[in-house]
Amino acid sequence: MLQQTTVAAVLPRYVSFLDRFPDIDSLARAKEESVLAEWSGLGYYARARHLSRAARQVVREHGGELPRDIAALRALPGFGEYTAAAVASLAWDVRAPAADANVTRVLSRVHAIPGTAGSRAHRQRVLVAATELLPLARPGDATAALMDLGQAICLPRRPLCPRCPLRAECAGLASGDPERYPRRPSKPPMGRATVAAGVVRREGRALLLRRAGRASLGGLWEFPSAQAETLPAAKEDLGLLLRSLGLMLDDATPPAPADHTIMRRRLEIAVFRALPAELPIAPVTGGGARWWTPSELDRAAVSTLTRKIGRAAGFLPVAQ
DNA sequence: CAGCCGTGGGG
DNA sequence: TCCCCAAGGCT
Repeated sequence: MLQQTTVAAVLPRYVSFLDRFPDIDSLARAKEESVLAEWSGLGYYARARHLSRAARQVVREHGGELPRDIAALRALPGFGEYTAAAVASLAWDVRAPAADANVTRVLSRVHAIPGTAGSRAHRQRVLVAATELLPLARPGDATAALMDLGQAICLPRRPLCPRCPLRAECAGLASGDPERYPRRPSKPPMGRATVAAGVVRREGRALLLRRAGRASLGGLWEFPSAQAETLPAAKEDLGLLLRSLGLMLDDATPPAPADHTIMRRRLEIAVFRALPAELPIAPVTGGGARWWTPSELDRAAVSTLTRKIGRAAGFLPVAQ
């Protein structure tokens, strides 16, 4: 959960996740969709799919016990170089260097490591520095301390150097401008797009479709929707999708607006009502479509975008 | 290596 | 309002 997600965002979800899946066996037995439902709203949903697969692999290959060596951890879905080292170090007290964004920032500054964070050369120098720093006794505590130092003191901007225990030996501070370490890769500018979503209701339920497997947002339920650069284009695509479902867009009712930012795209959302094109309504069959009550949908595997659409349509309550 | 994946909080 | 950033990994 903590991959690219802050402790504050994770903490309440971590508690409820462990309440729902208290151990690896219960996680391994659960359907992937149940794990995604518990993950709903946390983002980066591939992490939940990986976690589901990883639990099953641990049961199958390691007797239900998380392995203690780096190589076996690294072989689990969702365990990259960092996470394997972090788990080995923090959980098993293995002397493995784990350089997350915080540790990378701290060590980049302490050693004034040039170059862009994430490049192979830079990453290698950070790992060497981390390895040199790890003590033989309780290396996990040192890993945790480095992370905490980066999270609380060695901030990305305006670091609290006067309060830093490493200030006397920090080359970045000595250089006069610790903030320039590490150099961050440039990011593409924010884009914009429009989403047209169709909400069709029947007997108190609404129709949602499920995306397939590994795709983006795979395994999550969504209202029928289409994304395009302009509203007319998105609306046109939505109309085609609805027609294939035996539905039609209701043009008499003005669309409800919403907005959402997903990665580097700002989305303007227009939520249309949809109606059956012929009576009786074509029963939507297959595992990819289902009619949901509001309370069912509230506990379902859906993204925040889907929740916003449901609320804009008046189908889901506007929440706490 | 580049591109992509979600979301919420903070400046 | 807008950008930055976060206990990264996969393709």
